[in-house]
Amino acid sequence: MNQPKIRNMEAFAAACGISRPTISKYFHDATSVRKSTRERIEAAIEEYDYRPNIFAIDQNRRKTKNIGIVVPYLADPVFGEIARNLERRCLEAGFRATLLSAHGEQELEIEAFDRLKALRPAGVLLAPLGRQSNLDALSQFCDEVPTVLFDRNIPGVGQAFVGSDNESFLSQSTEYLARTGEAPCFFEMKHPLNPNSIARRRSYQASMKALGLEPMTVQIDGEGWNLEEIGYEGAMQVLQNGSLPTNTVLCSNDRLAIGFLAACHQKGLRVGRHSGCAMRVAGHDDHPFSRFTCPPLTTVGHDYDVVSNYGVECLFNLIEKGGRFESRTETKFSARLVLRDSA
Amino acid sequence: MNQPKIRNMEAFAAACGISRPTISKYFHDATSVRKSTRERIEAAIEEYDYRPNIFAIDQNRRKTKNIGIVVPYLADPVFGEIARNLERRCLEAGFRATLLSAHGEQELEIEAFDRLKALRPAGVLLAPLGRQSNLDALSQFCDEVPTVLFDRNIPGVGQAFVGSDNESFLSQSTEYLARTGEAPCFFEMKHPLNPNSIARRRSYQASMKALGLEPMTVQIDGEGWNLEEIGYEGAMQVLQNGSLPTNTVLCSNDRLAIGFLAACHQKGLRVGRHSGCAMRVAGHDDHPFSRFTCPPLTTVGHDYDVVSNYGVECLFNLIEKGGRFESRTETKFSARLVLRDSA
DNA sequence: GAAAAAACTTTACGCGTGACAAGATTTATT
DNA sequence: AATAAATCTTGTCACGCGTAAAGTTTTTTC
Repeated sequence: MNQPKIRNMEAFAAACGISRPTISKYFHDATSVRKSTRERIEAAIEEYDYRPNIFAIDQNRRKTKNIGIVVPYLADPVFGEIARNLERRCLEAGFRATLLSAHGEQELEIEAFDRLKALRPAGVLLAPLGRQSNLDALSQFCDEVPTVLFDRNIPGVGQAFVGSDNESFLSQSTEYLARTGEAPCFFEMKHPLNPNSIARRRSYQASMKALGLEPMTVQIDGEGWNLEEIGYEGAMQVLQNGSLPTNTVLCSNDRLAIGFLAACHQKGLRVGRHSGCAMRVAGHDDHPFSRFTCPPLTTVGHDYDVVSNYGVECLFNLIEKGGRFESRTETKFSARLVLRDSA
Repeated sequence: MNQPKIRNMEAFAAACGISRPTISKYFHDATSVRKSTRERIEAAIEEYDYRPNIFAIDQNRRKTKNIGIVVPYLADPVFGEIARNLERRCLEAGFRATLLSAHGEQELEIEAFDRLKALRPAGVLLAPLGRQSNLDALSQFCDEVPTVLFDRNIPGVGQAFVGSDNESFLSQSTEYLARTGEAPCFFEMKHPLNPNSIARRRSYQASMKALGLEPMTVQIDGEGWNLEEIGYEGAMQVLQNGSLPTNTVLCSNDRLAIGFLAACHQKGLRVGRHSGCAMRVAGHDDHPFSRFTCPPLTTVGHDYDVVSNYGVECLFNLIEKGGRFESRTETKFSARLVLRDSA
């Protein structure tokens, strides 16, 4: 342990009394060297606490053991949770994960692309910004690096897409709400950043029409990623001026719904599906905290575990096939209604 | 734009008609080359869309422009938000930030250390796991890389510490609650992972004694990072068996408090500081969502912006001084009571 | 217009590793 | 024990860039 510090593989090889290429082979695949050699190397690792420089390794390897993960906004708990799941899966599969966030900015997403190109990853799991993405940079990146898109689809970009079936989400929630009370209006941002939002609005409208009902959308102002605040402010406005067409509100996502709940509380409106409640509020995504809102939020989502697992598997397939699929596939996981007290 | 792809600086230099060392100089400092040269290079960058490989750059530079940020658990919104702020500051200062999460696991924290060593960062902002950290690996890392600890202090480790003054936090909240109603009990995990928790408990006890009151702590079971759930389950238990010694609960942190609020709602207990409320609940940290709980959470915190700004400044100082301070400083930001409706 | 200064080019080496080929040594097979 | 097979060593090049020294060209200065 207290040996002089080893600076590189050459010095480590000398300290082992084994040649550098053999050491290199060992680190690439420990079973590729003779057992006695392996034991000598492992003893020396213990003694000198040496580990190869990860970035130097990747610079020259044909196939790296790196996977890039890019999310649009890491401070959003939904992406925090998804990213954590994805990273864990990658590690379990013997890959190293590099997590990058665009922080909601086009420039930073492009930066992330550059970084990943330099890292030469075996593959990338990418949730693009969407409307804010630079499409040229995005599609060029996907041409150079084997990429699976997730969460947010951009048609034709990437080798595959894995995400949510917005239609299933919306038909489940719309139908449930319409069946158990007043038909819901759809509460969303006027200019949503998330491509799913638009699909969700359309699906809501289609679901309502299929039920023989007239769609009612409530579109609120606001820009950026402070969705709870945007939801809160928007809700305060519509509650104040009484422009809500129904007592049942279906929010485009859970973060808006959390803001809506806060506004209802502020206004003294009791939310819930039980008697004595003035309103029903539901969301989408099954946000990590939606279990702990007051009342707990009725929402629609899918198991993070299952979806991240599938996304990672899809990427591993892609990597095995050399980075190209014959045709682009879109896998959309359908919804599971999560019935809680809010609606 | 549609030129043949440039693979490296050599090829780019050839395409420019300028020597590689000059190109290298340009990327290191654009003003270090003649104006006419700069323009030629910039025109070529436009044309070929070339950018140097970030990792190859750092491998050999004396001083890199890299800053490492390590957090214990990125899916925790508090750390998500802090990390976002820190990254932004680093970028503004012309550095590149590399964000790593230990995901609550000792092994992954050690992995993060290895990665950062390989990256040869100019400096590192590190929020250690705390109880779960491997102290040997941690202090060895801090010896090798200029490091500023933040959020969680480990005495003697790192060149400086920047974080919260837990005593100020607790004295403010305890005093306020005692003054405006029943004295608070302190609600916390029996075996908290966060070093701040222990300091907070002590400060609570000291504050109560200073007020001539007997401290009352409620310690709940639970392991891991699902703090809302742990808080919820713990609250359900104490509410069920009536073991709460007072109607005012001061939670060790906001995430536990969010769980507590959910339990109160479940039990039909109205929370707030107004008449007609059965309980008061307060937290600590000013969690990004504490504004949107029902009722909005009274808590104690400091401006994320101010603290991250100071932490980054501190690290820049350290970098300028060559990576060593003469003596280790501990900067603790004092609290600001955030009065909302819950207490 | 000559001298001085600045900017550039050429050449060469370094960083820490992967990869490959040729030969030497060890182990397994018969 | 002889042979084949597996494993290892030695040597060399590659990756994409930083850096330094020495020589050349361009620009500035007076």
